[in-house]
Amino acid sequence: MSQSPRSESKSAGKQIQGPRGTRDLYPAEAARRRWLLERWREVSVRHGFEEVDGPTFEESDLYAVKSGEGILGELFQAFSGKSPDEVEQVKATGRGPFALRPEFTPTLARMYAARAAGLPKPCKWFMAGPFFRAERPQRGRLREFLQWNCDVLGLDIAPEKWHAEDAEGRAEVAESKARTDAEVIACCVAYLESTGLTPADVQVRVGSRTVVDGLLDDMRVPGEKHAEVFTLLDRRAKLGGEAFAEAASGLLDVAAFDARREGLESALKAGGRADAGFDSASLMRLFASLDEMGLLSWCTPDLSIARGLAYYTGTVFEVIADGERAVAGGGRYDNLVELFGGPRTPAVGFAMGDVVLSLLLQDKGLMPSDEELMGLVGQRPQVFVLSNGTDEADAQVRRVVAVLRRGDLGLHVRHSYKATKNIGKLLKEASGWDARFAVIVESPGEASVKNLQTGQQWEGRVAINALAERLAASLGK
RNA sequence: GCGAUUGUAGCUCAGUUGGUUAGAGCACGAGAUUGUGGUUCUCGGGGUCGCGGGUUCGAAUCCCGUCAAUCGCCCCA
Repeated sequence: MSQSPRSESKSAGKQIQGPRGTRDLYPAEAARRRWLLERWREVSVRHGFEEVDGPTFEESDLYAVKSGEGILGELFQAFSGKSPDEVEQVKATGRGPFALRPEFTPTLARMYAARAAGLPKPCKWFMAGPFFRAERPQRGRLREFLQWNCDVLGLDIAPEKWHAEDAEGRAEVAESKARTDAEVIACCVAYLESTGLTPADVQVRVGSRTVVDGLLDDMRVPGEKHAEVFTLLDRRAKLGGEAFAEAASGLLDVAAFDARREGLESALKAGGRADAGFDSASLMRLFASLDEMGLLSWCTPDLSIARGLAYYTGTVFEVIADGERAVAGGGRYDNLVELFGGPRTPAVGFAMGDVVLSLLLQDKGLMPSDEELMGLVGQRPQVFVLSNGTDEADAQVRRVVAVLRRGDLGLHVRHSYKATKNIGKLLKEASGWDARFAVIVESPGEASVKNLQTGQQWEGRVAINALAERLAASLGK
């Protein structure tokens, strides 16, 4: 030991914080994450989706193919560092051969394309897991977050009809797409509803790229200007009326556009059974389907929903709540599977992130308390074992704990690590853990049992070799 | 990537124009209490004042840089 322990500990004990935009999950937060994931999973399964997952990092090219321009700049780059070529590439281009996944859809399309022939038609898949974006964190947005994805690949009609060209066949396809879109939206709404949210809290804003394209065509806006108009419409609320009108002048007759847009939106709000005078049939059918499923109160037509992703081809939707960013978003991507070398497969899906969702549930008072969460995810102890303080009973505590934990009944059992023999303190600890029962070891063969919820102690004593069974019965196992 | 605000114990925060050894509540540990619960009391552990540099006899306090968080812009899969 030289005389510089201080400088040694300076480097050795240097505290490193978690990276920007990430979260450390202590028990309460871990319980919250598990609860979210389990609820997502439960709703997905109930709606007939099968769970899948992919790697958390992919080859960068996967995202370059068709994710949209903005995405590349916000990829977390990754490389193995094992090959000199790789290192050179990173130095030269600033891009790694891999990227942490920023979204799931490309992976999904890749996975489906690889095995399309053997998969059910339609194929309903969901997943929930971590995703990464190298963005600047702010309210509702972190660099690592959880996302729930639900997708339907294919349609509910025979695959040979998916790309019919005759009028009758096209109508059949359109009907099928509307049903499938509605099915996906229904799953999303079912989750929202299960958390206690209501249509007054959140709305699914539904639009369609093809319908807006049709409307713009009808108004003789040249095709190459459509993208510009989309962006403008998307930002309309942010820009404000005047700035929007100014930006749109020369591109679009705003008054005429609004008149037709409003006409269509009110027809849709009524259940999609009217004629808008241009090709709005897909949205009409979708809203008719939503109406059939009793979801109309959750949905609002909104032709300004554009979504940033380049791969959306038709229906697009977002779940919007006041004062927060979009809670979820999705849409139809009919040519993405083909792009990854699979058969032409219409598809639709959505994703929901945990960050905005958590904020929203907290805002609305719908997020369970930490204590409730521990219970909801099964972290609440069933039994807390203590001794009556005699040496003889003390020596049995760990054995009793082991017996109760073992075997078919396998109870969740804890005991104190404190030195005290004060029964009051130990019971206090038991209730601190929110345990259901306290078992007080009285002698090597017997114990008393107290129900910590009711405060009632069982009459008489229970033989230790009968404890597991009696406790399990009381716990309803 | 840009701008604004903030950063003191595990948490929430005090800390007076720069002045001895940086405080409280909660939480944690021990006891009061060798047999019965979220109460009370006592004692205790715990802080490189985000980090680094500068000004000064002296810095938690003033200045610069940096990291992080929050809010907004850009962007939004």
